[in-house]
Amino acid sequence: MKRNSRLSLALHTLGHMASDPNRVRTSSDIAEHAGTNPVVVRRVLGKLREAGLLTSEKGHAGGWRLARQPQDITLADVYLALDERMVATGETSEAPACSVEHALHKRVSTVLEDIEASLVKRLSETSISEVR
Amino acid sequence: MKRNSRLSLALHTLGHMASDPNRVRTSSDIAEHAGTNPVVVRRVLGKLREAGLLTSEKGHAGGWRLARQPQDITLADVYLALDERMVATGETSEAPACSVEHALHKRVSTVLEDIEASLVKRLSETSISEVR
DNA sequence: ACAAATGCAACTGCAAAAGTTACGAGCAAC
DNA sequence: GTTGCTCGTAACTTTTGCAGTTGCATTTGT
Repeated sequence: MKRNSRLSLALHTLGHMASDPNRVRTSSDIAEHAGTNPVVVRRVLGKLREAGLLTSEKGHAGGWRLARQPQDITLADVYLALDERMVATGETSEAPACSVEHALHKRVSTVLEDIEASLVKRLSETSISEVR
Repeated sequence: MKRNSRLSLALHTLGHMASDPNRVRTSSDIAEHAGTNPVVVRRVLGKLREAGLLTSEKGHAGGWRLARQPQDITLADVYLALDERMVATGETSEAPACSVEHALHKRVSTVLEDIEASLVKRLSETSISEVR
């Protein structure tokens, strides 16, 4: 698959679900449509379930369903649910040690956090019911 | 090393160079300070040279030097020189095939391009002489 | 009971990036 | 002009993250 594959898969799947919210879909169906694998689908959609965007049911007639109305799920909800920030400050967790590095990190982090926030804001302006 | 390592290495190095522009530095010196390897340093700084931010000289007293005044080199110059966009649309190059995927990609790409542009704009407001 | 589905853990395979080694070419000092 | 230090570059190895895969327990409807 390509880069940003989890986000692509998640958005793509929810886009389809938005156009027919009552239909229950299995991981296999979704995987086949997306050209991937049921386990990968469950991993990604599992994150969305944790975030309250989807529900899943085990057993014979089980599968995945939207947990809310399509117009109440935004692209930002999906993006945040996967918590893989595109604009990330690297999150060093290493002591800067060097003063130049410290100043740099501070300055760059500020910019990146602003950018990240505006990305989320932009994504929150579109719901998954608007992307078909 | 950590993630975004090339950009970190580049900015860190240029930050130091900005505070003493006349000093010539070797790849080994830089690598030692940054906790990495001379070849990696040359690979990264080579990109900056191609972009006209640095000059290098071979031979006995050779090494790296800023090609311009520190206040004329912005964080955006460095970011763009490495052409590794943080906010990337995935650049699928695959035919979308599915209409939902197509609509999604179009919408998301627009947002990401805007965000990328505003990131560059923000980075261009700070020069490497301001980060120490 | 059985079939169909998720949940989850463990493993493999692959690709991108860092790291490493090696060697050629240029330049200064002696 | 020989020597020593530097960049430039290619080739290889190592590391790492993620998709993909397999296997099995659990749940649920028929």
